[in-house]
Amino acid sequence: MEIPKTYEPLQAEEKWYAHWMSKNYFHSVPDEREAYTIVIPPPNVTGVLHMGHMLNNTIQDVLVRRARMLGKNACWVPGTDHASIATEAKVVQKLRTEGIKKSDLTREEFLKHAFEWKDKHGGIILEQLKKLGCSCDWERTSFTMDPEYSQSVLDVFIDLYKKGKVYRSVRMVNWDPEALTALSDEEVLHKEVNSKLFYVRYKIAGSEDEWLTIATTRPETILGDSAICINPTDPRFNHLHGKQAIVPISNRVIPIIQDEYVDIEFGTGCLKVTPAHDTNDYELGKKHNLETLDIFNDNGTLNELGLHYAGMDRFEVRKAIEKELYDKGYLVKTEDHINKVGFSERTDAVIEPKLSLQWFVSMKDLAEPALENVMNGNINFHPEKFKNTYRHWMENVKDWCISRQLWWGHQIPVFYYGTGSEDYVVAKTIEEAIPLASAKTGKTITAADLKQDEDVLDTWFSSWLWPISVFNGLTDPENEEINYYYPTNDLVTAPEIMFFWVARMIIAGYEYKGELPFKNVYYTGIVRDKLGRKMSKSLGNSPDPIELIEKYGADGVRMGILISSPAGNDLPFDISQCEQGRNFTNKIWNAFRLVSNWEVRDIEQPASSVKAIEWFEAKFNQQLIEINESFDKFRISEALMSTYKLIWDDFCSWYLEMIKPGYQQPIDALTLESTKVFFEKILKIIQPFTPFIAEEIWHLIREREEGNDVILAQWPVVEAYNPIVLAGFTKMEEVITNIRNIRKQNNIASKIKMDLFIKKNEEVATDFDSVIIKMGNLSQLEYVNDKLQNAYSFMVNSNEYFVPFGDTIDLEAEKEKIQAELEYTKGFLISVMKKLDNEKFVAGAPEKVLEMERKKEADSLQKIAILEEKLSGLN
RNA sequence: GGGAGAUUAGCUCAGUUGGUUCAGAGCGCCUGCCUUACAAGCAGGAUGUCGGGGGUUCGAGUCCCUCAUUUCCCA
Repeated sequence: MEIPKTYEPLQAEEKWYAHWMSKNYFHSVPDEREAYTIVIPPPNVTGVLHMGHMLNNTIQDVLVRRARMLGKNACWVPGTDHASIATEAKVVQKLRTEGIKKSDLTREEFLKHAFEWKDKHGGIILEQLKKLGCSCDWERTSFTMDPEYSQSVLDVFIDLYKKGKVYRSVRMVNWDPEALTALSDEEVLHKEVNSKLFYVRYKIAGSEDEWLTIATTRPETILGDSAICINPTDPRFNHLHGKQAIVPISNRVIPIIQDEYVDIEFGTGCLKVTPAHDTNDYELGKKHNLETLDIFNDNGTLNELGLHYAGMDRFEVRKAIEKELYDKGYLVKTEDHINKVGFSERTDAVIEPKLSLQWFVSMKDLAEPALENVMNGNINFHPEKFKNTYRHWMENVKDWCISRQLWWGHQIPVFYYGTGSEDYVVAKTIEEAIPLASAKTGKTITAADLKQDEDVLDTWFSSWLWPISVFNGLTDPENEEINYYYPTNDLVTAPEIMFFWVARMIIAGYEYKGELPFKNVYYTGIVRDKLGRKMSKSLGNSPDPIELIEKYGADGVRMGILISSPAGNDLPFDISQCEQGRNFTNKIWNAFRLVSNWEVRDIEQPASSVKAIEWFEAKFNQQLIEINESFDKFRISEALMSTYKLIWDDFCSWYLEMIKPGYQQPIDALTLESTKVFFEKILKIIQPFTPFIAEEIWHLIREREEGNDVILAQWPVVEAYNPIVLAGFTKMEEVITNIRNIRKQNNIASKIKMDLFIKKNEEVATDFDSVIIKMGNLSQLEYVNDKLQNAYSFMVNSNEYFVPFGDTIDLEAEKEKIQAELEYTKGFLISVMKKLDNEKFVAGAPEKVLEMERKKEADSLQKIAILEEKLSGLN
């Protein structure tokens, strides 16, 4: 059979993914084995795969595939998030292109469109994950708006309400005037912008011509001013105590109050207070009992309190009012100013602080066990440094605004029967609400009297239940699956959503299962481009993952993205990493090609092959220990690097070269069989990283019975190995490298056989001699008692090796080389002797260290003597 | 403004309790090879004031102080 020289991944990938699926290998049902569970961080239902997903899901797949091989019942639950704001924004935009306005639709009509959109675009991303090779249990695919899931979300809302943890309150919220919704603090991005600082003067009430000047970045909010505030310790304004000021344009009279909140240094030291439109001012207003004047409509235009500006947009008003203030002599001056402004993460609109009735979750008590169990290590963070950030946040946790003025999501299960602040009941359905409302009011309430809250719940209010609700752990708390799979094992996610999601899942875990939701959290980094920018669709700097897979193969891309991404570190992604990954798969492919082309003959096993097998067995076990340790510490990229080097350097460059028969020569059966066994072990340990090529070669290298697939193979068990063999190999390697150097420096082709003479100055193991002869392409290897004249020489330990000069020899170059080595050794000796001459060192250092230094001294003295002798021999 | 990190080779990063597994890895770079598994390859090679300064110690990438640069989170 002709095997192609280059590995062609696409066909193999399609074939094996279909095979695994048809065998139902990814599906898990509870059994007597230990469970290993990962729940996917659910991507937005209408999203497409980006590089961050690639990183994240590759890591999860590696963990799951390895767990499966370790004999665990591995279950990776996939699914999607309804992503209320993002999805609704997309649907609104799509409808707009069709000339439909959301405001013209009823809730039901809009949701119909939204579900159509979801059905059309939903799940694309899951199909893409299949291309990447993700071994998710697709039968368990969940969606945060699945009927049963939605029940859980509503149940939790009602439960927390009953516990007094959900409350309704007037709060300053982040209002997105474009999406017409309140946003959580986390959905607001603060950016520095160039703006202006306006100095505006207010007349002191009752005075002839006395003024005070304030500085503001938002002159349009003057119409909502309730007070002027000064710092009581500011001597400049002592005379203003107890007086009043007149607001320009509206001519309202407002008090001048004092509060230490005012920064004396900033602006003029006089602050205008607008409680309805600034968070800090709101707090001041509450403290000083100020009037709250809301001058904005929900869409960011001014209302009737804006007087003649009513109906104009806030930014238009800013320009117009500047002119009016100037014209009327109120504007003292303007200055350029840089300040931070909040923007909506979703719509990029400037956030308007707005007073509004919202639903909140009281977080302080809920956060306690979540903080404690991360700090005490019941839940581990990888890397650990994120514990600090987590602690800081949890210790200062603020209440969570969970209502969103949207339609796409879980409608808040609250029914109002009046306009009073307490005229509502909390119930799952209107049927359940009727008796509750009747009881609360003492009147007969009918469905017609009730109106459900228009808002939906924050997306995170559903995804915080993810590890529980994918197993229906709330609607059916004692079901077999939740008991078997929960707590889950590992969570792989981005540090950016530590608070949105991770912290809240931990909170929900303790609140609803009395237990942690997962044992380990692996934080991935952010995938960045070469310039250090975050890869994003809007910047257009992100490669299309599917195109990458088509070009480099899924295995190659998986490797490329993992090779330099330690936990918690950003991943500067470069296409060349995928090339490296592809090259690696090709390397394995060619190793297979070599092995598969040998012809077995009944011949004696060469001594060098016996040695090679003995060595690789030891080497494999030594490396396997390292790889296992890296996995246990969640150092995935280090595990990959160790695997990579074991295969490329140890297996291909050394082992295969050591046992390789000459051109068109046959191989003995023992060596071939050992090699195949090694190859199979290698396929097993790369299976988590590069599952497709592993499966492909697994089936090519040997006939397999139906169902014998590497994906289910047992992870190799570490066996005892002989460290002496490894030490012997290292010496041999040094000898070979020296021989190759002599060849290279003297232009001696590797085809030409050479002689090697060894003068033993200390006992040396000879068991690798057969390998030295083969790898060095020697005609003979001989031990001698005397130095050889007219020979290239090198030393390994204190033994001297000689290769006789051929026809041409550059004596001067050879001398220079020895001279350089001599100088270095002398320098080294001096540094060692300095230490030994230092009385303090000799007195203070432990015996072990001293011994080492003395040995160094003796060794270098001997080496110097040999080198000097060598040098004089050349003259 | 508050908090948490980071700074080691051209790039991306390892470096555990201070001491030969301490100055490392991969990529890149340089040199020579189309040697019948692989040029997506083979063999060899170079590269560092371990961000600056100070301190503790017989001994400091490693511990302490300080400055600088920088990233992220929160206001």
